[in-house]
Amino acid sequence: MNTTKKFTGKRTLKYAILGLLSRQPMTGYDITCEFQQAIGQFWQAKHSQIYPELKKLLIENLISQQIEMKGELEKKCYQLTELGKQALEQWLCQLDEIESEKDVFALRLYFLHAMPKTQLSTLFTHQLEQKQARLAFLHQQLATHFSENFDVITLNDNDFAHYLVLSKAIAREQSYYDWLVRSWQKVLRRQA
Amino acid sequence: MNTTKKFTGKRTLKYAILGLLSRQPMTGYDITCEFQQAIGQFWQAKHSQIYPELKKLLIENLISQQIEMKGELEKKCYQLTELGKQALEQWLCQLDEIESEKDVFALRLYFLHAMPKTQLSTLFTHQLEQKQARLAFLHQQLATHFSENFDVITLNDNDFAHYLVLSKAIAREQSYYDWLVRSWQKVLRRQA
DNA sequence: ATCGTCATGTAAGGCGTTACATGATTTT
DNA sequence: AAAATCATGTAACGCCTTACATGACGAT
Repeated sequence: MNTTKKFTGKRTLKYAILGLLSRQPMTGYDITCEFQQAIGQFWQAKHSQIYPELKKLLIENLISQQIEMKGELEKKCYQLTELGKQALEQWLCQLDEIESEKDVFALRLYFLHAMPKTQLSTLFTHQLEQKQARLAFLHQQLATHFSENFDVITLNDNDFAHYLVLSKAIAREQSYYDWLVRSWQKVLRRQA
Repeated sequence: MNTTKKFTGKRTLKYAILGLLSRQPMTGYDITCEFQQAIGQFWQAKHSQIYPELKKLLIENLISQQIEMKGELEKKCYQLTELGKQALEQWLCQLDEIESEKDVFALRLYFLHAMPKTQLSTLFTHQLEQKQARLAFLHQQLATHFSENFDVITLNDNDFAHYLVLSKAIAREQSYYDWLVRSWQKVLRRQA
């Protein structure tokens, strides 16, 4: 009898959920909302993926459920078990392999030989606008969550982590934006 | 009778393959190799995904097949049809929506409150080494494909596109590396 | 002869999105 | 009263990775 599985995925969503629950007990709905907040800059999931995953985690005994009734409306609040805490900690200690980046704009640009030349301007303009909007949003997030002259070293773990990932998102978008500007200038000089 | 599909994916691989074939006819194996080269910085696919996709593109009449025999070994060489050319051009003109980024290291870092504090050093060191190696590789690519004092505006479309995506990859990795250094310094100051 | 590369495929299973479904509570 | 948000789920389908499979050609 052979019960070994051929391979196992990385199950990143599993650990993202465990990580969120390690901060505080939450419902599936709360978790869904979190993926639209800070953490969403680096991982995303829809509720249709989250609810089944929570059921799996229950079966694996990594989380426990607690049903609250608010009138007729039922809220299923989840929290980490001791086993779940251990699983998370073990995952947090794993070293990352090189990750693969996917960027459809860069892909399109790579095929610019087949692109109608008049289209390049539209593509770049659109991309520049998008990145600008994203940067504005991220800076606003920074302003909302951190006071004018805050001191990084005095922040608690959660705020410090929040600051780190926010500053990473900003660095990423700014670098993208700068490259767009430089590249667009080169395209213009080349077409002149 | 209802034959409409509920939704259709973005089929990015489809267009990546059409884009590659727009440069020159290629085999599935050649395409597989391309995804480990320049284009691989922004899109990847394994041969197990490529061969079935090529069959689909044949059925869609976007590519045509030409079997060459090299002794007993058969090579299936694919090229764009007129329809395929049009499909590619239409895709190249599409505007991108905001893309979602996934970054497991940032995710782990976001949960640093649950991390054994001694582990942070290991994680950062590993990540710094990885990014450094990637940067070295990309700079070497740049040196290999472009001469010391090359002029961007004189490059042909293919080389220009190659330069743009290479410079984007470098900007991305450099920005990541710089953020890692800044963050690691903050972690150290905070723990001191 | 053995090893690496060239060359092509299929199968199984996990991951992720869109759509389908339902109903309560709160805000306007 | 209507609309937005809270709250939970399932179904269908496409995407992607790992593993399974096979065999020829070229170099050492």
